[in-house]
Amino acid sequence: MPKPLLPILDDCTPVARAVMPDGEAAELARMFKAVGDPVRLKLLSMIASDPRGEACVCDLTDAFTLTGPTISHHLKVLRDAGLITSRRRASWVYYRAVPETMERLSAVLAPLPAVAA
Amino acid sequence: MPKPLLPILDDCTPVARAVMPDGEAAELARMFKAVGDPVRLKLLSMIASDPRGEACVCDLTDAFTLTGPTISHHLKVLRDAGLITSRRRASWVYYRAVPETMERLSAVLAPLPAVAA
DNA sequence: CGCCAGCCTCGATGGACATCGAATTAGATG
DNA sequence: CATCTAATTCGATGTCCATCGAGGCTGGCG
Repeated sequence: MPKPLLPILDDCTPVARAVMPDGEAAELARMFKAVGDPVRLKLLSMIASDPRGEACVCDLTDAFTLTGPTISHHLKVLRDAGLITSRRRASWVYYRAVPETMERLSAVLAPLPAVAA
Repeated sequence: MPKPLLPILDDCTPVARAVMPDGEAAELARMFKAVGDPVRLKLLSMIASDPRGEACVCDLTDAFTLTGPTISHHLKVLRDAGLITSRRRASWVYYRAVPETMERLSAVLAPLPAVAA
């Protein structure tokens, strides 16, 4: 049994390649739902594009007209979906993106990669 | 003002590149929400991977233990999000994927494309 | 130790949504 | 035209979820 040529990631078959099994659809749908909210999408964008590689909750909260608990809730949804991780430093909590998860979602929606010879 | 080198598509800046403006976040979140449901994700997968390039509603409905109205509702959500189009032929309605929309969503979650020299 | 700031958890609430049965439209066919 | 099938629309219903205020936990600091 030869090793897969392409990526090492499991379950990143593009939707255009084959019908998605129910289990994978449920798992991926949960991740897509996490980015299917404007607040969470902007949060992810702020975290992923931060030049320091991470963003502080205090900065994130200031960018919205929402209360702390609401931002905290959205961050938890993103974290439970595996899109971000959190880390406490001193009094502040910093969030960073998980590129592997984002790339997996990206690959699912990507067009057929021309079968890479 | 030179024309953009890369894609012709608007608003496909990866989230890792810059903070997403509110308007774009709202528009993209609506599309991600459309694929943020296991039934709709599997529907999109069945449509996009169909060797004929399109799928009939009757075949789609048979693949689920859901009623016709429910499948029809989900197809409408996907269509309103610009992910699929519908076309009537004889008594049947066929759906096909819109690769441009899928690629746009894919690009948003993609890692930084190394600035393509 | 006492206090303050940052962040999270909890419970409540109002709005959004997935699902269904019934009714409706569109096209084929006798 | 009458009728049958395919698909959508409509209205109702139960559930999920975004949001908030109140309160709790954690770590710095006087």
